[in-house]
Amino acid sequence: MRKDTHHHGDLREALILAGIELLDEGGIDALTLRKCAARAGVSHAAPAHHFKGLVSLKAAIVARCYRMFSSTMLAHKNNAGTTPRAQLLAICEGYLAFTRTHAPLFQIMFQPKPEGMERVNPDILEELETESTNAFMILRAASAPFAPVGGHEQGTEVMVWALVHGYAVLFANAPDEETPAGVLPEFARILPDLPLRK
Amino acid sequence: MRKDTHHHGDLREALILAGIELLDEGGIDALTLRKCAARAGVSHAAPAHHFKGLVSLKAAIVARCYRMFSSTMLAHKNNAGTTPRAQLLAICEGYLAFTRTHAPLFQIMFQPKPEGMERVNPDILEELETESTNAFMILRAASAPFAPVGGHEQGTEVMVWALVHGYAVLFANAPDEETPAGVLPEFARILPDLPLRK
DNA sequence: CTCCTTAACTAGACAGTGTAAAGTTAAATG
DNA sequence: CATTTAACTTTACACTGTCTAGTTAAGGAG
Repeated sequence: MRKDTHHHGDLREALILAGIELLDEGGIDALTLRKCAARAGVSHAAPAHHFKGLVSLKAAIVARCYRMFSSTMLAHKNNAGTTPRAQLLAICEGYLAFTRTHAPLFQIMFQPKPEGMERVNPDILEELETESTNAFMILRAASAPFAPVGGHEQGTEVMVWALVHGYAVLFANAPDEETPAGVLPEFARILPDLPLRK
Repeated sequence: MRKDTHHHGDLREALILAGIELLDEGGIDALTLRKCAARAGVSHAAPAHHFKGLVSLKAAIVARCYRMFSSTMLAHKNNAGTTPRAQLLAICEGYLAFTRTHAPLFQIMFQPKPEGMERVNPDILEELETESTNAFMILRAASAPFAPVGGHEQGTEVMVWALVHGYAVLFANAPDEETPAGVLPEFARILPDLPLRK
């Protein structure tokens, strides 16, 4: 079960963790291949043996972030009441909590894919796909008990996702109640009443 | 009224336009101080006389983008019906049209402010503030006829803004109907019914 | 044990980036 | 015309990602 490599214990994992640290500490511009390598105690060219270029490392980091993201949402869900609305709101609060706690991670997760995306290692790409889909499934499951918004089968989940994501981007990290909108309503107040399926 | 400078006609403006071109053509990574300078036919250090560093040029570009953004929204509004919901929907469609036509501009506009933001030229910062606030005011005005969502005075505008922004980021540029959500509902279907003020 | 292959890493170089300093040119001012 | 000053160029520096060529160590075959 041991994955001892030659010199470093587990460089791949160390690079991902270093990247997340750098993001959390210094924002999105602080994430650098060379700094990841340095933090892992390794030369600047070493990462090339585990990741095809910076985009691949970033993709692996983002995949890991989606796991943390899902965990946060699930933790909030498990601490909430059992009514459908309480569950849905809890997940949204988890969504917002993650943005507030890990703003740079959130930023890199939802940034439009850069250019070289087509040549990241296929397994990394697959993991990324899995983790991001999994995160969305949490929200989808919580939306399922409600009647479809606008008569569209995916209407509710799309509406909730857009709403919480927009709120997260525009307002979640705004200095307390200092936005172009003036005093900010809490998220629970702008989530519309959603009738249950009959 | 002529602003002839020594060598270049109007370098400041040329740099902003070059930046917008670069963004539109090559995405957010294509925006570079040196490339802006080259496209304006000037050495790479010339921009320093008009903008305090790259962040300042970016701020000026973003301010200009907000102007284009407002124009797009207003154009849609003027081509729409006069009912409050038609007006509001038209503005949202303008919002989404801008994202689809100028994805990189949209991206740089709503990116979290980078580090050196505190030392951009104060007039640029003020222009940015003005233009972005002005854009939001368009949405606010269109939200005014509706009863406050969640009983909160700013509830409606915050809800609409979050909804359209989230939809724009997550879905507007998705390959047609290929998203984790499955077949995508149009925006008009996920905008809730909003009762008018009485 | 020795030889060999191969994976993991290092060292160095390169083009491109933003920024800062010093030098040059041209317009404006007295 | 002489001087000042703004606009721009040149040069240099540190930092980035990537590529190439070495080096080191682990594991297997005889």
